[in-house]
Amino acid sequence: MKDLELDINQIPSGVEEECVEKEFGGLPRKKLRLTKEQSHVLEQSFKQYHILNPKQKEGLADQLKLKPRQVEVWFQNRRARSKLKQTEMEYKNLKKWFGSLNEQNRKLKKEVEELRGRKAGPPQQLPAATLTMCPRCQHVTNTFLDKGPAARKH
DNA sequence: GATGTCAAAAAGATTG
DNA sequence: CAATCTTTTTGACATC
Repeated sequence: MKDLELDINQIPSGVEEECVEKEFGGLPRKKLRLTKEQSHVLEQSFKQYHILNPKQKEGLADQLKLKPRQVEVWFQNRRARSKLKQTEMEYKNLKKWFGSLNEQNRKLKKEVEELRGRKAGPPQQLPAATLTMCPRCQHVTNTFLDKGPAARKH
């Protein structure tokens, strides 16, 4: 039950490799698609440096049999798209954070109402919950129960 | 170099 | 199953 592991390249009739370099009249140039290998190498390089110096660019270019310009563009796109995804993630986290803060607020208001109701009744005291959450790591801290010497920071 | 946009190609979803 | 419509991915450029 494990067929189909994504056949590597070459779908119909070898439309891979260098389909560049051939600009006839300079008209119907089709859009090249990088091979698995090429994008893998580029991806690995991107892990190390998001920005290349001319030297590295040149190196990658002829290692991958691409024009330096193509490598340059690839990195530009990669940077932009990577940033976009990161921003989307941050948006989702902030949204989640807001949601939890909102709920905390709801609970606290409910508690206040409850306390107000007892004001004229039996004198009693409840520990008000004081919660804080780090927007980055989503760590929640209760300043009443968790304020021991282990006030670690994150 | 970042950002916005276009368009080709591939991947997915629909329908007959 | 495949022809077709829709969405996503991505190589390339133009602008700033």
